[in-house]
Amino acid sequence: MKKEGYYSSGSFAAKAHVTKKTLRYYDEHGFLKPSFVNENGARFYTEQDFQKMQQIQMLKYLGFSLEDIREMTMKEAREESLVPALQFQMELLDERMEQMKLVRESLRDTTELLQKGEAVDWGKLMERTSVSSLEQSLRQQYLNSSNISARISLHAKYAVNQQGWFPWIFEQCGLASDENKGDENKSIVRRQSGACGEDQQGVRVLELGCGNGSFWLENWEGIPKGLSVVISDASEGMLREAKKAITGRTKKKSEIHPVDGDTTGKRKGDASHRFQFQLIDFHEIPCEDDSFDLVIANHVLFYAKDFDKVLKEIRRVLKPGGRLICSTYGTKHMKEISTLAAEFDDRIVLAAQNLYEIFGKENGETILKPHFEKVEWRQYEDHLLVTDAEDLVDYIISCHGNQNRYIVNDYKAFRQFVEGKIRKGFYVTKDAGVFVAEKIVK
Amino acid sequence: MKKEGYYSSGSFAAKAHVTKKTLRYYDEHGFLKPSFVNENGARFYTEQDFQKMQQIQMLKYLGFSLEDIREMTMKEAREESLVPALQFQMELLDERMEQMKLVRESLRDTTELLQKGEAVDWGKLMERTSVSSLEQSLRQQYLNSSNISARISLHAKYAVNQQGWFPWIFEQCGLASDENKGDENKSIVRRQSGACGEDQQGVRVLELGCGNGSFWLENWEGIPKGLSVVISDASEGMLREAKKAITGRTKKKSEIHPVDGDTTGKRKGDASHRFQFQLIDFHEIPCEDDSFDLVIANHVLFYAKDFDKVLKEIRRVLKPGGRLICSTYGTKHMKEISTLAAEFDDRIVLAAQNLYEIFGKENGETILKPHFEKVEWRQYEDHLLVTDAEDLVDYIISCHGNQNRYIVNDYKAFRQFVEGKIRKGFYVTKDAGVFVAEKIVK
DNA sequence: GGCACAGTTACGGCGCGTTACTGTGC
DNA sequence: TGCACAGTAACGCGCCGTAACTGTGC
Repeated sequence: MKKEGYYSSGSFAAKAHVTKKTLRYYDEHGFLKPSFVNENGARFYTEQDFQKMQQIQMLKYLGFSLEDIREMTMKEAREESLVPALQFQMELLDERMEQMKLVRESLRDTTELLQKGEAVDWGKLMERTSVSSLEQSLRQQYLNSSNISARISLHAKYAVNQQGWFPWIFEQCGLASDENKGDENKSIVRRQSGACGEDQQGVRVLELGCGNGSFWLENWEGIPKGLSVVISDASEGMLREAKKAITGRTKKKSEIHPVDGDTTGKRKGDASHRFQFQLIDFHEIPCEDDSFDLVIANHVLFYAKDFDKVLKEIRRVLKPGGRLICSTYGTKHMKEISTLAAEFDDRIVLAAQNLYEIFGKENGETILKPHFEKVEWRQYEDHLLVTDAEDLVDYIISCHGNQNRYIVNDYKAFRQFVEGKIRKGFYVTKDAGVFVAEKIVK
Repeated sequence: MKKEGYYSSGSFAAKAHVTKKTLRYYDEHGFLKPSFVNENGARFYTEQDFQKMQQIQMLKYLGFSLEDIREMTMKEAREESLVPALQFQMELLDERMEQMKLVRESLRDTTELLQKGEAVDWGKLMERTSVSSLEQSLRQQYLNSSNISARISLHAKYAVNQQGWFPWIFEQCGLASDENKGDENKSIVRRQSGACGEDQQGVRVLELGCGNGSFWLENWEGIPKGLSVVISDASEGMLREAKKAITGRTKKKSEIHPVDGDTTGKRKGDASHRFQFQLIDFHEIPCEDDSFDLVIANHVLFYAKDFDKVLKEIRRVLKPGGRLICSTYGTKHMKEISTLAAEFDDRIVLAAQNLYEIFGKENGETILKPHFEKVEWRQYEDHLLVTDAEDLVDYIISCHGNQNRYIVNDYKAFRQFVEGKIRKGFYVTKDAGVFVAEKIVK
């Protein structure tokens, strides 16, 4: 039961201040495999394993789930890849500390009130500290930063189409102030508000599911002056992040258009406020009828629980002649990558559920047609040519599937497998685009 | 399915940002009962319920378990009773924030190292931030502060014996420097180290399970000068707290005897250090044979998993003629209170497990006899005369039993019940004391 | 007659803790 | 021979989430 230079499970457990059960659990679930297992199944650990264990403990302390941690620690071979992760964790810590400060102050006030015999408004306390959304917010941020970042970088790095996805969508919206290539269909706005030079005074846009606000940030220069935009998301955390990013940009670039920081006071109608941020579940949009020229819904409609309700709501808030621009993707999108992963181990399914089955390129028109007089699909022509295996591996690891369960056992074999496949560049289909749906009232 | 002025479960859930399932769960387990239930079982909530819900959410955010929260919110009639709990929370928050600062700094250093291409020592990082013990420590502190405090206050307020429990035990130890009433048996120390005036130079004491250190704090004035004490606990959190309290006292009273803050460097043997703090599991005491004149174990021996091991260890570290003083209690201890609670509802059992069954007044001698030549029980004569129903109720609520499950349904009825019983003062037996066990080597 | 909303089982899931029982090496 | 330490297999727990199915009232 002994092995030179190795820790037995018991001694390792003691060293790391965990129980043996924990070690077994981590082994079984692939969070931390012992470096050596003898013929009786006894586990033996090394100093390196201990380092990894410490790392896991730290990440756990920071609030990550073990599943997340597996993803984050899988490729610890190259330690410098940890730097962004750590920096991100520092940001998280900062945010939590701010939260805690708020809570602390609130608690102090509360105890004072109590001591004076006054009643406590727990609701206000909650509001002030926005406790309810904290947990979510952290999760969201993590998903956003760590997970999606790998995905976005793959696109950013290897996409062949130089225009870029968000600028292309922006073009489809017909909002660009310098755009007058004569294609009337693309310029909704001009038709609605008449010719008014470069300004688009009074044009109102609603974005559903803003995510981190990238759509606006990436098209920042092209946003026409008079535009009035309501940016929304169903997740409080996401909305906060978008708000932070966009108001940050506003302040940096100019002080001319102060951004309304109040998410509730949207009825003020102050023309100087270009952006409003609002928590909206698109099943019940809290806006007046016929109040928007354009509704943008980037990769979100597949989260609808009741399409009938959602589309009725969108149609309701659109002005006659207004349009819904909703992006999604098709069956062939990134298929090569799923295939690649499944080739390595046929149990791997990269996406838990395929969103395009709910609302995608293939069935989108059928879903939209009952609610809009005119529906049109516009394909974004692009594909990837991936040349670095590592990026591809990162991408695969960051998918929301079961892949890590099977890859974790020998990460290196998987890397080599991917490297072998990638030699002359790996072609990946992009099968995405937007539906443009118009509300025509006769 | 409607009722004026009430929220239905669905709308209430939406208002409070929880799911209906959560509401049902809270109802079933008595954390939050709806104000009204109609004949079909539909739940209806009021504004007051909402206040309580907010309170629960807040407390949950602060890290309390629902069981704890039930205890804390049961008597919300008098909100001021929350003040100590909240203050305690603030302390916890402060501590957490300090922790997080440490973690943050460590993270910063770590990233810097990484960026320089140097290796990271996760172990040191963990050590610096002592992440591993944080959660435990917090729990322990809570138990200590919120729960036991109600228990202690009942004793402190209504005990008839004026001497007090800890001073009495101290007396049994025979350590008091001004004690010379001629009872030789009580003064171990004088027999061991010979007559040496008021000092007890070289006398070494080990306390197992120091808890929050009250034993020493309450006997502060009487601690003889030359005494050398090792204060230990199996819980890191407890030990830290005791250390904090005792070093605080030392600094306040005098700077003459600096306290060793290092829990690991106990082998330094510096005579100027009266108190050493050490993490000790009494199954394996990391001390030399024959090194203590006295071992104190207040209300802890029943936590032994293996009495044989523990008692052998204690005997081993005791000098010949040295003694073990271990306190415990008997079957009749506080029995009237259990009986009272069971009278209200016969399903109530105040203590999950009765510790005196493991090691108590009745079976203690049988357990100790195989290891010590001389074993003697000394009874602490005392009882309580409780006059305020509220204190008694608080005490009962704070017990580690199933009581709250049954009391919560109508807290008021329970209070009235207790009030009725208490009219002329409620007599409560105290059946506690110490075993004095001596190691005699022939 | 439908359907929005209420209810009630019943099972799942994280991250282990906790038996209970079996096997191996000194 | 004992026993310290390894293993596995199975269940439990806190706090719900998520079906699946069944009433009720408008």
